[in-house]
Amino acid sequence: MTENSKPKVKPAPRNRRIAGMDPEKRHQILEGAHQVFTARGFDAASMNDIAAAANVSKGTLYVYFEDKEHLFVALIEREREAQKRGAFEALDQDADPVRALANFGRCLVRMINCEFAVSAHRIVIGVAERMPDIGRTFYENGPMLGAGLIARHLERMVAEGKLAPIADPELAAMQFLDLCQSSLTRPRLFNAVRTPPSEAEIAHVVNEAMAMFMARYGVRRQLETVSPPAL
Amino acid sequence: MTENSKPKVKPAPRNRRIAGMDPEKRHQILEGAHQVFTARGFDAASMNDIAAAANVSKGTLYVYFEDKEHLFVALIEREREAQKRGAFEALDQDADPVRALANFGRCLVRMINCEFAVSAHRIVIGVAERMPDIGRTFYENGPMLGAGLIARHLERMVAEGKLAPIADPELAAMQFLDLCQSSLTRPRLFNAVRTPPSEAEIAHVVNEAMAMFMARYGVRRQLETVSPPAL
Amino acid sequence: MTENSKPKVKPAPRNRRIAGMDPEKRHQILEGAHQVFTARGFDAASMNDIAAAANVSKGTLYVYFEDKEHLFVALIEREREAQKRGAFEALDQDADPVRALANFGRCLVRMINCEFAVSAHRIVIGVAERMPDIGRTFYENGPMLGAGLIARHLERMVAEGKLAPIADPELAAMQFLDLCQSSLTRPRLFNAVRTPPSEAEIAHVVNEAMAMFMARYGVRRQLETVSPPAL
Amino acid sequence: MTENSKPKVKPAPRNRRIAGMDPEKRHQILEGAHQVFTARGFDAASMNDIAAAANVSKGTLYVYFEDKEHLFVALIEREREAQKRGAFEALDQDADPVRALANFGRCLVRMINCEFAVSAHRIVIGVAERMPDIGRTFYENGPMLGAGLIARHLERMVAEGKLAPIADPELAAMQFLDLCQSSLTRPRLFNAVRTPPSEAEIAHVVNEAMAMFMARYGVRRQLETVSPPAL
DNA sequence: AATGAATGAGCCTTCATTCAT
DNA sequence: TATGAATGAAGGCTCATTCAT
Repeated sequence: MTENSKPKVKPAPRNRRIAGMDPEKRHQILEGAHQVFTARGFDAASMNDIAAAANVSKGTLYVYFEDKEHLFVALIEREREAQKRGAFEALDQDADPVRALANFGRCLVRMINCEFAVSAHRIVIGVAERMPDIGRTFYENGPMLGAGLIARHLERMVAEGKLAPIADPELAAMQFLDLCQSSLTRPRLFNAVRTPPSEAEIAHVVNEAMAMFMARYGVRRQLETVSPPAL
Repeated sequence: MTENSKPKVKPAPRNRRIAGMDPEKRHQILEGAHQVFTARGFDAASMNDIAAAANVSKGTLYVYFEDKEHLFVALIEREREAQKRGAFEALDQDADPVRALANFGRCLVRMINCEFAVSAHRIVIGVAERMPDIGRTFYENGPMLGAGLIARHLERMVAEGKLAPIADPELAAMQFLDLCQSSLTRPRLFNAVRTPPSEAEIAHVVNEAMAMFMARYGVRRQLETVSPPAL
Repeated sequence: MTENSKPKVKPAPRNRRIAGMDPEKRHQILEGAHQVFTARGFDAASMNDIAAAANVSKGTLYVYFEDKEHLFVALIEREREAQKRGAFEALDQDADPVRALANFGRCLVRMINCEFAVSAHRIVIGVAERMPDIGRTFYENGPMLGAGLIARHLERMVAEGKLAPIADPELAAMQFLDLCQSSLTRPRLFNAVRTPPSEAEIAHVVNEAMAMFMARYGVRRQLETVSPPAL
Repeated sequence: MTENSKPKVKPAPRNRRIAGMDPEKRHQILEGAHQVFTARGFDAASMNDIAAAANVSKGTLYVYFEDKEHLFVALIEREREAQKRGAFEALDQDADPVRALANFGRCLVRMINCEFAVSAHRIVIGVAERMPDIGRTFYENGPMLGAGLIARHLERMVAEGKLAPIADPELAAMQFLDLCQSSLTRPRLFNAVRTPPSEAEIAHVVNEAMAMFMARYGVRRQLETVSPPAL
């Protein structure tokens, strides 16, 4: 049983395909994959459908991507890159770090709730049990990385006296991120709400997030300045 | 043949066996399904494996459940029922509503991060695109319903003067729930953290959640008690 | 790269199929496999064709046999069993061990040159590079085992004074077997001769084999009995 | 455009490049094909791998060879030519025809058991069912042709009084060839022995072959020289 | 009602061959 | 002529579901 079941065909030197680098086609394929994965999830998406959606032959798929899993990973990585840029620049675009924070919150919520981001989340979460590395990688390069950026921003604000000292900045950052998404992202993930939130909704939720976050960590200037005369 | 071969006393209420309704078997099947779905996710779980895990023939599966999807839905419904009870009772078990809130938070986080709940979340989110009803139902009967309970509790607290007025209690409730899970549930969903959080971690995070929530909505007793003499 | 390419789907406990033991069906499948493998060789035989030839669905194939390779191995093992019996009994069926040897030679050549045995040889040799264990096992349980039997028989003959002493009985046995097949088996293997040899051909070749073998190892009675008077 | 842009001396005989006939490239391709066919067999060798091994584009393969089968045939033909030379010259290189015979035997066994010859045998035998022409041609130009040469040699020896009369020289030649390979070639074909036999093994087996062959067809010089006095 | 053998559609992947450049 | 991207038929295998017993 151990004997000859192993070598079978001598898997061939795996002639690392250097070919298949027409970026046009690659993009075409990712576009098709986007559609199909998004519409059906990882397992229910068939390479057949993807090939059809991309207007490419099934064989071509395998010229550009090693297998279904690699295609999927390439897809979510591409999307993440595209989106990361947008949101994280917002952090440094306002002189007032409090406004910058709120601004960032809105960007983030907008981004996370767009059609594709929600689909990607769903799929990655859906396969996380069987393909833990995909899940972990996605988490670390996505939510976790974002939280780290925020944590650094908060520390800067504390240093500048714009915020009260924060014992656990990492946690505070995550709290902020979760508050910004409260009531918005979760129903999207479960497909209980089928359209991205409106700008008004986003503004409302992020405002409330800011109010709560500042209630906790804001420096109470009014209290200080008001109190003295109260004496 | 079933008729009168062994009259005994009474062969049980006769209508006992309408269409696959031996609750014993049903439970057995759900137990097996629990194992297999949990370990592999919806698509990768095979009816074969489920039948084997449940010690039942494949055919029997289809006597009790219309198909794979219905089996899965029945499973998550059963699990949700089992867990809802535990957590939501916590709300009324403490005379001090603030302590009750914190207590509830801990219960909830504990429950949501247990092995099965995480798996169920993953699976439901994973299929939400293809099976929107499953996703929506899960959301409405789970997170949304929980938030509703909390919202009512908050309103009660406001009415009792234990909290400052809350403009949007539904949102506040969700904020509270999200704060309690901050940094804990998300990495679990992505399988970036493979064990439920420790009690200490839960306590820490829920404490911080309470601190932030009370900073926003707590009645500022000091202010009140201090102010009067200021008059 | 090493990370999540490995576990992929967690190969499932390999629920060792105890089922699929209707000997009727099994036989049916082997019959179909026989036809197709024989007509096309291992690689060019498709499971599809085999299923069709066996009048069985493709899925059923996999209920009875783990995969194509196992099906093939089972097939050649079955055939070998069937044939071994015939030939090796011939060794003990004649009181005269010399006649028994010739008799065995004829049986063996007949057997080895029948349609199926030739096909099986071709296929096994053809896959021996990629599936060395199939090749080795076939050799050891076939030709090598046969040679061993002959070697023992020769030793017995030597002990009984029917043959001159043999320094290397294993080699002598193989020489005998090869002589019996000379000019017959090889062209069959290469498909240069498309029908089994006639009985007359077999008799001729085996006679010549006996003549040569006895010239080498026969006790030279004539010489002995003639020589003395020559002194 | 090819016409007169660089008159130079003479752009080479012009008809140099008819339809894929650069012998350089051809050789390159056959070299790659040798490697891949040898390592994997006919079916498991892919044109892709061959192109890679030959450092040539896949398309070029089809410029020089009609298809996979023709490429393979060209390959074994080339190899056979290369090897035939070596062995058959041995027949005429010794004044003593008996020693020449033994010498030829050793050459032949050495040649037939080298890595490539064994692979080629395996492959040709493996495809002989599906591609009878390949099998027959290989047999006729290889083993059969060799046996013919030996038969002629034997006849010469008989004529010269070096051997007793031989009723069926063709058969005797094959017997000789088979004896020389006894216990050596067959296990190699089945891959039960993975290295060519040592010189010592070859010498031993060929010695035994000669002993047996001469016992049958040698002129019994002793008898003859002894007999006269017996008169 | 329970079984489990049988089904066959469908999945991912490979590969000989073609053809525009 | 040489290239290598593209093709698409075909392969081995799985699995939800059915049905005779």
